[in-house]
Amino acid sequence: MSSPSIPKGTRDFSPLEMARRNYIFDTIKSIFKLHAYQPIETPSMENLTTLMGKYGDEGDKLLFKILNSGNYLANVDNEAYESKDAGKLLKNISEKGLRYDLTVPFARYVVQHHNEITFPFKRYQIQPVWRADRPQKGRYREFYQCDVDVIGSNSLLYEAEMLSIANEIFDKLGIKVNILLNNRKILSGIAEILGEAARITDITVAIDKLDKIGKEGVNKELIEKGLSQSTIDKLQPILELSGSNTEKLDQLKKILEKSEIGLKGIEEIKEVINYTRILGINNIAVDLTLARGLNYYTGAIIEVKANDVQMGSISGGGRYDDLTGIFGLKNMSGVGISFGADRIYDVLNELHKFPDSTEQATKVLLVNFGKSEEVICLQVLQKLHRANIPAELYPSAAKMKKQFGYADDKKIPYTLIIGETEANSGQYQLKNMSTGEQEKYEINDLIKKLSY
RNA sequence: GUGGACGUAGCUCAGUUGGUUAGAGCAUCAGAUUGUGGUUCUGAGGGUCGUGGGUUCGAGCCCCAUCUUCCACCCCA
Repeated sequence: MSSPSIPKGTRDFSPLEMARRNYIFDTIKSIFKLHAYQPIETPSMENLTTLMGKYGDEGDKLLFKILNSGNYLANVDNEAYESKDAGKLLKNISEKGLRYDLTVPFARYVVQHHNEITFPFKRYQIQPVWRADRPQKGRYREFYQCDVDVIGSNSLLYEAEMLSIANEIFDKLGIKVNILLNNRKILSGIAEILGEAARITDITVAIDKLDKIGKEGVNKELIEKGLSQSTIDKLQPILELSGSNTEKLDQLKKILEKSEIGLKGIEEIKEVINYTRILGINNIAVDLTLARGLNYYTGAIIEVKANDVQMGSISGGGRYDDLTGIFGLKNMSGVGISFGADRIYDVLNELHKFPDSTEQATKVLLVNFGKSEEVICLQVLQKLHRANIPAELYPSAAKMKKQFGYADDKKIPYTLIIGETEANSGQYQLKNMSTGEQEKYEINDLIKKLSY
């Protein structure tokens, strides 16, 4: 056997990485809680019938499927097996899959438990998801999503709340972001005005790439998709919109004046912006090309990008009017946003924005001088623990150089020196490891000193 | 899923047209220092060169396969 390894696109997390990840999760959670969202969890695996067909054909391919237990070949269809038809064979050999995101399992949860739920239901969920994608930087096969959604209300106040949550989280983490906002109804309106309402997906996928491939690139792609030149000509004024949020929307309003749904979208987005203005959020940019792949969005579309780092979106979400409809529960409108913890980690790492305190596990290290001093040290240690101070005793009477080195490596801010003289006098020496200063403390003063 | 690049010590990398025993810096450990650390000096350990085959008298270097990581597309957090 060669050295052991882990599957492609998965990772181990060291103590330092865990400390940093927990800092991100704790920050996100604290804001979710402030806005009165409650946690739920769902299983890692779901029935394939729950997952399949919710993410498009591409998404189905990216689902990790789980082989049935026992002799999974016992019930295979001979014809499908002989013809190597993976699609048909799949139904026989696999009925479970790993969850691909948290939104679809949430929809399933709401349908299954709707009799016990009080609506509007505000929930958050922080769990890993799995995608059989080809890994790249910032792109993993197992990664965590932090979802916050509210379901059972179509109030635009909740769109504003999602934007506010995003704003607060990234503000607290110290990441400068641009929050992009669009509305699916506007995209529908655009397709309608172009006379190609049925091809909304092709059109939005193409214009979504505007900032990446430019106007010419978008037009080229639309031609390849089979749209006529006259249709593309009609689209140009929309690609060229510029100015402030309200200026863009006013221009667009004229273009879309014959599209009822388009005007509804503009009205919605204006109201949401109005709410965020009251909340004092000023980094929201209306981006009329923002589409995002997920076809279940019906209203607001939200995406967050970090300003100072080259990285895909670190957060995204939107309004979906009929997510639970697929599972038989109609008229359940929801809005939510998802935070990509792994990408946020990469951004913070690149910007060196992790606070030093996240690395600190131990507040004080008791220096070990030998068997007789250990007795006092253990008693002091216990008192510190009871006072809720993370403390540890060095395991052997090694040289002080070595013990101090250990404290330095673990970023322990204080060491406590209890040798023979300190033990006899009851005056322990507390050394500040960054300044090198030492002061004598009696046990109760020591606890007070280390308590904050 | 399609196309491409990389892989040498824990980390970052040298390694000539294929030629004896594969190197450096950082890190680790030990000593200089038996109650005071991050500096300095000295020394030590650590690699079947990602893995498996092939070509050759001889492979870290050439060929094939495979795995990983990275890049572009696709899609997305």
